[in-house]
Amino acid sequence: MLDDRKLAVLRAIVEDYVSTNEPVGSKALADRHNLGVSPATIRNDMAALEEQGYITQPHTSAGRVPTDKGYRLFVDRLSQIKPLSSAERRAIETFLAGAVDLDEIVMRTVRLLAQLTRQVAVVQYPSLTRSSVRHVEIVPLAERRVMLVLITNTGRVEQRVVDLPEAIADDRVANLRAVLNACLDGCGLSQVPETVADVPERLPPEDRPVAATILSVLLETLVERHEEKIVFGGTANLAAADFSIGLRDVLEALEEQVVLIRLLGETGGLSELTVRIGSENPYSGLRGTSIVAAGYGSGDRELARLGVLGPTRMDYPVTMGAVRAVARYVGQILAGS
Amino acid sequence: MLDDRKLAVLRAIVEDYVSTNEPVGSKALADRHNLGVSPATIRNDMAALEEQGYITQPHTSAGRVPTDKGYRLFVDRLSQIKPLSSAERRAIETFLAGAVDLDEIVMRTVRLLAQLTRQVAVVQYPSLTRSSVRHVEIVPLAERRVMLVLITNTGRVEQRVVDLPEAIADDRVANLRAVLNACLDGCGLSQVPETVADVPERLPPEDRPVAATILSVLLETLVERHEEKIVFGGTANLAAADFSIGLRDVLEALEEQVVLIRLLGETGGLSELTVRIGSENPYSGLRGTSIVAAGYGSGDRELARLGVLGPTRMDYPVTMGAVRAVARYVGQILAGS
DNA sequence: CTTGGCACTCGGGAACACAGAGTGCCAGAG
DNA sequence: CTCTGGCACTCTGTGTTCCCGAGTGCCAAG
Repeated sequence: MLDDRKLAVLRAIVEDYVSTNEPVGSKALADRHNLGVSPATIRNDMAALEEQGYITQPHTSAGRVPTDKGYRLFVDRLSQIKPLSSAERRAIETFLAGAVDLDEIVMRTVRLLAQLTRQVAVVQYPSLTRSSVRHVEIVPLAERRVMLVLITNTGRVEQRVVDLPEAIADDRVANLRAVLNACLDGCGLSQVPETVADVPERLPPEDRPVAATILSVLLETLVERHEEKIVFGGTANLAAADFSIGLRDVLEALEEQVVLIRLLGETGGLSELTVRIGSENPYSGLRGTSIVAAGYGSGDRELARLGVLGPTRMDYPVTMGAVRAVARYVGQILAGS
Repeated sequence: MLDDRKLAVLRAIVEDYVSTNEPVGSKALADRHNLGVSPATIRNDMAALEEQGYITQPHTSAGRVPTDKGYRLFVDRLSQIKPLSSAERRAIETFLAGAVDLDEIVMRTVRLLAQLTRQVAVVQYPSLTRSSVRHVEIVPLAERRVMLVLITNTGRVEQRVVDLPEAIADDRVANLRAVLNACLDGCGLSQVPETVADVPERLPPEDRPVAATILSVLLETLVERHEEKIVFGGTANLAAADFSIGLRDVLEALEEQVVLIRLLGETGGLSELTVRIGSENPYSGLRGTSIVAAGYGSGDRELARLGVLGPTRMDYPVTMGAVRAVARYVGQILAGS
């Protein structure tokens, strides 16, 4: 149905269109790629490709443009992920290594991705539910008020002020802290609710009401923060790539955390690339945009995802290479800290 | 030089231009505002206003448009800040009250401002240097590794992992923590460097090397984070207000922390409004945009600033009202937490 | 100082023509 | 059966021209 030459034609169309942003015609194709056949032949192939929905023409008499389906075929079968240059790799490494805490790692990752791909970068904070407890701290602030600080193995820190039902002396707080840490240390956050059930019985009865209050806030934190934190940057690149439709829609989508999270998608394997092209993605305001995403994590565990968003007309091989590389490096950095 | 009627004409021009986004002519002015004079008279006034640089015409034969200088006069002398409706006030209050920690307060403030003004909102985190220490926590992570957590009175939490030169037992950590807190509690962050100098002599000699390491990281944190954290949102509103020039430039400026901070400007008084109009602002990429900013803080101390950025052609009275109101509410919320 | 009148200017939209790129199809050659 | 050159056709985008109308500046009279 689609012989090799037709595929070569499709590849050539995608490449040319991506680099010129203009519908590509049979003559131009014959000139710029040596396909060894005449424009007329190419026209026939193009007709076939159009027939099957891989390309389309904006107006009756203009060149062809790849459809979402065409890009899909290109990504799946016609292109190879382009590795980064070693200079780029070094740049990534040194740039990320300079970060001192999680916030900064994430922020730098966003900048890096945006700069590398000249696209909008989206980075999710390491998931709480997939992290585990490194330490729980209870800090007395006032007589009946403490701050609860939760530190995860990925460096995330959540804090919450808790108003207590009664005053509590410092040594009792210390005991509570010790018990809490004994129970929770290393515990996966998703197991916290069950694990925490044991805590009260390990405490002297008089501390139980206070503990109950604190625990309920702790659990609440986990639930509320279940919604993942997500950050983006590089929107200036949107303005450059003259967006066919609704730059406004894109910006709106970016500001909706929920949409963003869905866009990054559910997990593939670790640093497995997900590519969503145009209409494949689940949000109608983003017709005309593609997402290239990957999971990142330390060890073999996927902690969260990151990716970029750009016009469907993007350089997939390069973009995919950059996203994959950054995902890996971020994983390494996280593992090392 | 500028009699009352000329000022009224200028005010009318600004108001009409803001609402229609089209150059406004003498006839339209006479129709829509009852100035009690004929178009011809208005034309004379307009000529005078143009002579003095308050308005200008895009082409020889079109209506007039206010210049930056014209807007400036309007803001300073011709307009009154428009208070929010009580419904809006309530909305602000409930929306902000729902926030559980500083991150969320800031995030919600951004959304609120963006929505209220239909402009890009910019919010600076409460300044570290102007905050004071609420608590310092040292959390043992491994034998020779601790996490240093700094909690400020504004709810900001900074954390840093510290590698120690030697192993240290938990009780020694506890002592160190106690001494540190005794010295620093309530201390303004800018005084920390001096204050901290006393710490080593209050410790047993064997703990001093460890303390030195920890203190140096603490000071380092303060310096590095001296650069303020700043957040923005509502960029979708930029696309709506069809920007005369360079939406791209604006987006770029927004992603430069340094530029943003300069834009918000130095302190006026607390919740004193600063308005920078077009060419008044210090960044050339932002010709055509104005900034309305205010300081916010709890009590009488300005902690940081927030504001919005939009086309010079914005509704200043409404925008100023919204910014001022939000700044006040944020201050209240921070004071209460 | 204000006003009506008047001539003038210029931007922007409509109508139109045209060049050029690209197509589809066909008939002939391998 | 596939490829190729030729040819007629179809558009879009661009440039040109033209004209309307909003708006101005100026002037002379009230």
